[in-house]
Formats: sequence, structure tokens, C-alpha cells
Amino acid sequence: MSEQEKLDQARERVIETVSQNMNLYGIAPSIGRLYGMLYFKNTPMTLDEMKEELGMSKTSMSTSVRSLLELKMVEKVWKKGSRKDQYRAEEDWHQTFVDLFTTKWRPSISMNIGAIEKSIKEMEQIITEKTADAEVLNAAKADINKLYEALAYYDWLGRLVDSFESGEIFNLVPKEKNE
Amino acid sequence: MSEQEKLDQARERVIETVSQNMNLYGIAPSIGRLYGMLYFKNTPMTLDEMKEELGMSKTSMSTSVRSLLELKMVEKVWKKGSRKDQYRAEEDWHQTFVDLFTTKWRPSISMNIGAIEKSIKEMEQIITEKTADAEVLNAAKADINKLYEALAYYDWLGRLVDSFESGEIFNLVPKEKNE
DNA sequence: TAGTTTGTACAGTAAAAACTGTACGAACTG
DNA sequence: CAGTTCGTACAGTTTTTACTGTACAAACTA
Repeated sequence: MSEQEKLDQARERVIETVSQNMNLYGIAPSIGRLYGMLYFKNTPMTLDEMKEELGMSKTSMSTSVRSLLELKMVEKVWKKGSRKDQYRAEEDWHQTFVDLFTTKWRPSISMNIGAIEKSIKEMEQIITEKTADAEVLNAAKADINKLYEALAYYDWLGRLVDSFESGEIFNLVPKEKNE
Repeated sequence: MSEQEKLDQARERVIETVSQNMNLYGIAPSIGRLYGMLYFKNTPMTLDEMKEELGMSKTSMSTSVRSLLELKMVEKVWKKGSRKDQYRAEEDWHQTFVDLFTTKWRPSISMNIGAIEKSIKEMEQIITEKTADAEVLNAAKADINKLYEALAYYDWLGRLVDSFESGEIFNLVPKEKNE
């Protein structure tokens, strides 16, 4: 085996596990592989180069790159003399991590809080109307308690995401191991 | 619309959004719905009751419950007089959150670190052997630098998960909002 | 012991997601 | 202006994942 092949194989191993890891965050494996591949390139790539490298369609590259752009895991770079768009992988994984959760979690947190608040209101209405029979009334009361708990959780989660976004998290868990 | 229906509808809304939220963590929607449904029940359920409630097969309930058990999102409870297994939803979502990441992330972190360390070794070998040409050599050197960065990230991520597991995270981001 | 009931493995089917090829608008080139 | 090139929308196909029904082992019951 040539030295080049050895190097490729060593890269490949990392790309594969990183891709699996990203899959854990809801990123499709093929998108993960694309990111991994870009990560090792020291120069930005065009869609056609990616297509060539991964043996996939240009359409796939286009949509995959868009996903990665939305997650801020790649950025478009301008390169003079080329009409083609060029893309480079974001290399700071701490930042990537923070962006990922900010992007994906925050909208979900808002939605959950919204749904819960709405349902609490409706349940409180059931109680104040006093037309419901005892069984339904008790169920509503129990549900309201649960939903306040849930609300507290999502509030906490929102503050956790805040600490990611502000970088405060790195005070508690520093980037550099202190030995 | 009866009060009962109003209550069901309010529950349903929350179950649906919670389910979507769980989907974000790589949990299939139908499993999320099962969890949501269990969450609102104030008494443990059997597989047959779940099957009835969700209109799905018992096999699905069996496998879904197993997934939730692995994530520690439900627990099996013993109920005297019943031969059937009974399951109850874990209600502490802070705990659930912590368990989820501990369970899902830690193995992945180890795998990544393992793969990266192995690849670093192979790349260092390429360099020390001195048979590779200049181009390959430089590529190997660049890759090694990137991999040390990656290693630092996964180390950080491991320590983040530690802080979840130990509960230290709740010092930085307290459960109760301090007003 | 024979007869139930319960949970799950496994194979097959249905549903969803990923991927491709064609086609076309937009932006450039001469 | 006509002729290219580039990126992506969209429809169709392939692959993967989710779900079901059957069948069976284990645990119980009488």
C-alpha cells in the first residue's frame, strides 16, 4: 500500500466516525460524509469537485451543501477568477456545536412553550367554566401541574442554549483541559 | 365539543409538539408520541393498553417501549395481581435530558476519539518512515494538526457530558429561574 | 401436565427518506 | 444578442426505515 493510500485510509476512518456522530444530531450520513471530506481539504471546493470526489449527483451536492450552510457548518467563499461557488468547512467544532444547537433547538423550544401555554389556558378554562364533571376536572388539574413542570424544563433548556450561544458554557466546561 | 374532548385536544397538542421535539434528538415520531401519551397517564400502562390507545400493533409497542427503556424515559413497574408488564413515563425531564445525552453521546465520543487517535498514529508513522514524497508528507502533517484539534473538541464534549451526568451543569444553568 | 397468556424475533409489507436526471432560470461571455 | 455555464426545482426512482402479522419461547395457571 502506498503512503498516499495509507493517508487516505486514515482520513476515511475519521470521516466515517465523524459522519456517524453527526447522524446522532439528525444529520444524514451522506451529508456528514460530505462535511468530513470538506474538513480535510485545505482549499475550498466547488459542487462539481464534491460530486467528483464522492461519486454522487450534483443535485445532491447542492442540497447537502445548503443543509450544511444552514447549520453554519460550511461557508461560501469568494474566489477570484471562478464563476463557480466555492465552499469551505467550518473548522472550529466548538463553534459548530454551539451553532447547531442554537439553530435546531431554539425554534423547537419556542414551539413547545407556545403549545404548552396554549394548552394550559384551555385547561384552566375547563376548570373555571365549572360545567365539567369531577373526573374531567381532576384530570385537567393534574395535567396543568404536569404542564407547569414541562414549562419549567423548556425554560431551563432555553437558558442552557443561551449559555451555549453566549459562550458562558466555556466557563463551566473550559475548552482547554486544566491539568 | 365536550369538556372531555377539549381536554383531549389540549393534551394532543402538547403530545404532538413534544414528539416533534424528541424527533430532534433522533427519536422516531411514533416513539415520541407513545412517550407523550404515557406522560399524561397517571397510571402505568400495559402493552395492550398502549396498543389500544394508539391503534398500533403490539409488536410496535414492545419495540418502542424497549427503546424508551434504553433511554430511561420509561420504567417498568411491578403491579400486584397483573401478569402483564406495566410501564410508566419518567416525569423529570431534566433527568431525562441528562440520561439521553449520557446514553447516546458517550459511546459516540469514545468511538470518535478512538478513530482519531488511531489515524494520528498512522499519519505519524507515514512521517517517521520518510519514504513518502513531499506532497503526501505535508498533507499528513496538516491532517495531524486538524486531528489534534478534533481530539480537543471531543475531549471537551466528554467533559460537557460529565457535567450533565454529575449535575454540575445545574450550577451554571439552575433549574429554577432566579428572578 | 396440558392449556393459557405474555412478550418478542423474524420475515414480509408499507411508508418515508435519500438520491438522481431532466429541465430551466439566472448570470455570465463574446 | 445568442451561446454557455451554473445552481436548483421538481418528478421519478431507489434505498432505507417503520410497522405489522405470524409464530414461538417463557412464564404462569389449574
